[in-house]
Amino acid sequence: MKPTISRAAIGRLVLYFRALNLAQEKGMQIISSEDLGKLLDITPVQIRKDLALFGQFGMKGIGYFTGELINQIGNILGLNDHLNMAIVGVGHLGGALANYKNFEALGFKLVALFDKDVRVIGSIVHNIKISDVKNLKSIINSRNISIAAITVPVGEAQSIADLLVDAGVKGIWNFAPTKIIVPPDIHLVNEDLSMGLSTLSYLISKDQM
Amino acid sequence: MKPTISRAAIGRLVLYFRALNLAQEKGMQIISSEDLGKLLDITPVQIRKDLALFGQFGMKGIGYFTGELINQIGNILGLNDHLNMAIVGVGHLGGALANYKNFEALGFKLVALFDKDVRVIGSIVHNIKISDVKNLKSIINSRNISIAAITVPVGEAQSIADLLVDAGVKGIWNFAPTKIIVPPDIHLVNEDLSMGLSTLSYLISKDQM
DNA sequence: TAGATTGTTAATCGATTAACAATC
DNA sequence: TAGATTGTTAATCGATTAACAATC
Repeated sequence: MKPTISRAAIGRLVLYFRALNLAQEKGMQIISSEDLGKLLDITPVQIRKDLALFGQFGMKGIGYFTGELINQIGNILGLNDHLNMAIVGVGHLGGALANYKNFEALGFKLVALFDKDVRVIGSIVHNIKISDVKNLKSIINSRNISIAAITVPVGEAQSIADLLVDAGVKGIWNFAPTKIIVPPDIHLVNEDLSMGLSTLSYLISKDQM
Repeated sequence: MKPTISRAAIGRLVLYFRALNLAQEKGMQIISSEDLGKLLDITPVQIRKDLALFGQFGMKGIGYFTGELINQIGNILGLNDHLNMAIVGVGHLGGALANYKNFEALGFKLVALFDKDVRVIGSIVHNIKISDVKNLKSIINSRNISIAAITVPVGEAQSIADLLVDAGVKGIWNFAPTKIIVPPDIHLVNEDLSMGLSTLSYLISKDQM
């Protein structure tokens, strides 16, 4: 019976992937869980346990071959599939995401931008022409898009999610600070920027007591 | 002996705070953990347990007085202190954060923007003039800034963090996808956008197996 | 009073850490 | 072989869920 994988563990795999790429660029062909842990402030046991959830990737007494482990983690995370993504809502946040370099480094490919505002439809952001949200379904299909980020105001988030689901996306990355409902076979990740900021506020105010 | 509070619990308090404000706007003066849970897809027990970490805020047999609970959670999270914040690095992401409306709704006040690029220093974003990062320390002090967001490239994040710590900020909100090191009395929250996206990728690729 | 709902104690579940055998 | 390091089993820790007494 295979153990269920927590989102926390998946999040750490992303950290490993990034650190391993840096290590490889520096010429490290072999890396131990000890070394990797030092780069990330994560215990070596935690790292080995996380990897063990998916298989045996290391050499006892030696460590991990950097390039091979990068490839393995890339496979686990699906990064080697180079999924196509879209952004719906090209306001400040959507525009910033469109220009975010780090996604490309992970293998994602931004291939569509949508908005409903006629003043921005047709303009080019990061080499991509902004499309009318009315054409969402046909473009999601023709460009084979499996992931969409929602960066529209709270009031519009659910209806955009419905459109995306109907168009056939597999995963929704929701930046609107509101609960959205999707069918059980559609994956949803909520990115709530207010949480991190409020956590800081809490920690600071606690100090002063 | 008071129990230690997890970041997950703090994150949920933010959700409660937001949902309660919406409920209040709709005229609900009293709300039960059952009702609140339905709004957020969180079990009523989880909600009561989270609140119980900080005190007794409800009325048995009745529920919670919406306005009072908003105030109590605001106090716990320090939102009622209306902390001043700064953003260092006014690129795409920093600029988007500067324009992000939801922070104000939580009580935070953006009072400074910093960059090192002479081409943007002096220009106005969201009514705030961008300052030279060279003047960071004096401005952090004069404007009583306790929280700073780091939205600079990976290679500059640590040196900016050092500057901020030296200037006396209490909390750092790091968007650069790299480990930064701060003294133990400075609070650090890492906001790693790649994690959410990679989690979606993982979930989708897992389906296809 | 009866019904509703909180707050708390106990039970369960899941994730992290410790210990160590396997082996390069 | 001796030293190093992985992968796994057992122990611990923490968070969530269940059960229920308290009380409005």
